Amino acid sequence: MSRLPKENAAVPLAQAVAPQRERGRLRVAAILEAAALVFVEKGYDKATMTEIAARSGTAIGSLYRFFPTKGALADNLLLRYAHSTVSGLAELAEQADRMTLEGLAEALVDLREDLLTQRAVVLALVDAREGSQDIRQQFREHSRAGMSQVLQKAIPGLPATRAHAMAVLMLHVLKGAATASAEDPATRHMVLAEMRELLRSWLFSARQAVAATSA
Amino acid sequence: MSRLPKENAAVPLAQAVAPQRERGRLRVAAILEAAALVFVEKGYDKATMTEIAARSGTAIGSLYRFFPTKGALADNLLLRYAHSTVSGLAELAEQADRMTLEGLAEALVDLREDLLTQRAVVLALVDAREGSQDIRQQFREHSRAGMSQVLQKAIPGLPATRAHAMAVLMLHVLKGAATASAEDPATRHMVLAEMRELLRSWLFSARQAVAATSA
Amino acid sequence: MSRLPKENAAVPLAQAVAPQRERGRLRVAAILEAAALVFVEKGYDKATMTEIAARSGTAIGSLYRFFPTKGALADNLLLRYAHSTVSGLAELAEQADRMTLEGLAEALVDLREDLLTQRAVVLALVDAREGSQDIRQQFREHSRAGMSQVLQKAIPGLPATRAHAMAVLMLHVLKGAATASAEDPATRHMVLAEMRELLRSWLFSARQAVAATSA
Amino acid sequence: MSRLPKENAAVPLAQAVAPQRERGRLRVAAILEAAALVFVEKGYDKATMTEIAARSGTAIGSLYRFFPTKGALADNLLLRYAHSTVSGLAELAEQADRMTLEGLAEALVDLREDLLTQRAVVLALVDAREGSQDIRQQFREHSRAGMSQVLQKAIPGLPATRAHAMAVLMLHVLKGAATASAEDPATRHMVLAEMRELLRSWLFSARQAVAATSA
DNA sequence: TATGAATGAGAGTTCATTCAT
DNA sequence: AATGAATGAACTCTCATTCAT
Repeated sequence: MSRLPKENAAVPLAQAVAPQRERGRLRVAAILEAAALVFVEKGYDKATMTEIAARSGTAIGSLYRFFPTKGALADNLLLRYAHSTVSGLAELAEQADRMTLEGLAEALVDLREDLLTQRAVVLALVDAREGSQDIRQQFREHSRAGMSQVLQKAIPGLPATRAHAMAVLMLHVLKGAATASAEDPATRHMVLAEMRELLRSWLFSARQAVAATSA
Repeated sequence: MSRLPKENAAVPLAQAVAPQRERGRLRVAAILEAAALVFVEKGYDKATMTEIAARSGTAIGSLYRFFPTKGALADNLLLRYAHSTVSGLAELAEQADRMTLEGLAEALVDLREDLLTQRAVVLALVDAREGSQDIRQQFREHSRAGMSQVLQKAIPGLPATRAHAMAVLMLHVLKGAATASAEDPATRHMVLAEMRELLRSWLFSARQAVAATSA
Repeated sequence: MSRLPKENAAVPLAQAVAPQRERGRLRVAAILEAAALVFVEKGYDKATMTEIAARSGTAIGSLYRFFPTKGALADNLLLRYAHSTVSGLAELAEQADRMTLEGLAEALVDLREDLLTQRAVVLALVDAREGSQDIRQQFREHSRAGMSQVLQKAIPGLPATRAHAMAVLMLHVLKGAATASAEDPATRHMVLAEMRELLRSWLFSARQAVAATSA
Repeated sequence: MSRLPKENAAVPLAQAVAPQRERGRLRVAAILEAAALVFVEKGYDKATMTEIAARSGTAIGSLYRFFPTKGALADNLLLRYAHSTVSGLAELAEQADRMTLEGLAEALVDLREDLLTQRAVVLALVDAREGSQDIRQQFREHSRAGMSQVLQKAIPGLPATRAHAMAVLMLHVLKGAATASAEDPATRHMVLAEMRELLRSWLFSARQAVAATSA
């Protein structure tokens, strides 16, 4: 039988079997951990299912029991990150109206730092062409929506369209926080400081623009 | 300002034979053009030497005569982009002290737009782990040096260390201009406008900081 | 009547490369021969591309250069058989009006015996679900059309619809000639004799029915 | 006439555990039913034990308790069919001396039609090379013996050797009745009618030959 | 006893690279 | 020098079968 990979189609989490026993749950966790490492080290295409299986102490057949394709495994990883990103943003949105813009700039950079390990795997996966395009689309949209919320809370009166454009760009800028981790510690520290400054000045400028318009 | 090597001969790693005759030069150009297209369409890993050969009307054996490995071909492409990026930045540096910061923000975004086609191939290649790490390292360093120059010219008195940190972050932000091209036209337009605003407020803030320090 | 392609070159199948050099043509011949043996011995599903490659002294990659999938290889084999079957039937149709029915019965059984080696591979392939359904469909239709021609020539006045039904059944009966080759020699000889007798009496009966109708 | 073993216990090869309790017998029946469906739909090689287990509502481990290998499951199915075929032929043999040859031709075609569902699974299994060769051998021999009986009853004086040759060929011809079911209804109807005519003329011809010899 | 998670050999297929012509 | 046929290691994925629970 020919071996072309299947498509995940509509299933949000193409998952062969949801593990029902404790043992299975541990195995899935081990697989995801190993997969994240391998995807980060090698990149999506160069990562092999064989290595992921070996590193997680799983037989290749068992790996495929839980994740029917390489793309499904990547999707799953992405989805998990998406969840924590989106809830992180939601939390931030709740507090945003009580924060200074300096505090918000700080919090945004920190948010990314918190998610750094997972972020690295996302960088390795978001641009891969395999797996479900839907998952990546969803991930992007949820992140943008969450970030828009934060911005509109932090800058009352900010028009939705501008909030959206800012969110798109903001998410891109914050990606730099993950990228920065590849730098030497001194550079990294300075870049992160610079990022806070960038965000601060940008947010202030946006607030002034809103104030000028409403006056 | 240090320069990138003009000729491949100067690059110490797996490197293409420099074609001596006109015919060879045309062939190399055709290969590079095809390779750029294929790398962009498929990504580095999924791109095949066979397809690059076919699309450039070259026999696979001839392709390997000019570029001994796939990685070397990618390196070469990266090097060419690096060259045009660096010279673009050098040009900008010359004019930077006569520009307003608004003008500079505009010019930076435009610079990236000019290089967009080539930029796309860079995006496809910089994260690929194949080929020479040195080439990527060089590419990054030269870009950063060039950008630092621009910033120090535009903001007299800007300390070198901060210029470097800003350059690192600036280059990352500008990458968003290429990424934005994947968005729908309306979003893309707004994001680019937002990017100009971001750069403007950031540059002004940096200038004020310099002024405050020197006062 | 539409014709089967005469030459493999014209075959509309997924074929990676039509070999242009003598060496390539020999290799293709070796592959087809080995493939026929393996398909016959193991059946389509159990036959492996690896074994076909090994038995034909071909590297697996080279095998795939000529036949891009296992199904394509099977299709090609089927098509070659189809060609010889159809031309065998066409020849017979030309002579059928000058033959006695006994002679025709004999000739039909012999036709199958002539094609026996190839026939065996057809038996292994026609029922396989892989490969192009179209090829098998074509093969069946062309065989039936050819056999109908023979019958209408041999029994003038035979209605087309009955000729078709007889052709379908006739082809099935003749398949027994190939199946019979698996028997021990004594049985095989008797079965083939019996087959001639069956065909003779059936053809006579059909001729009488035609005569009775036209009277 | 020799009989096929009634119980699996008598079969000397890899064989299922004979379930002792009612519950087990139901389970085995469910498995065999599901297996027949899957073998027919997918073919022997493509059928999976997992799917058979799932469709019969059996755990894969339990399936293997009753049938130790896939081949054993197939053998068992074949054996059951053999049993009903042989008893059908035995019944026919009892009545054969009181039937006209037309009636017999009709009855033979009908016999196959009656067994059609089971026949389909036989077609899927007899050519599979897995499982016990002995089982298939037995199946063939019992069928041939039964058919010989029928023919010798229907045509008194028919020599045993010719009866055997006719039986072999007859069984092959009748296989066409199952194959015909894949055709469109109109074709199928005509092919079956033709098959009756073929059998009729063949049987008559055989009877005449016997009469001529004995005279 | 019954279950289904686990196993791993092996299948089809790809493609960077080599080398005979 | 130019060509493209040849190579084979490595990859994704399947499934008959086993065995711990």
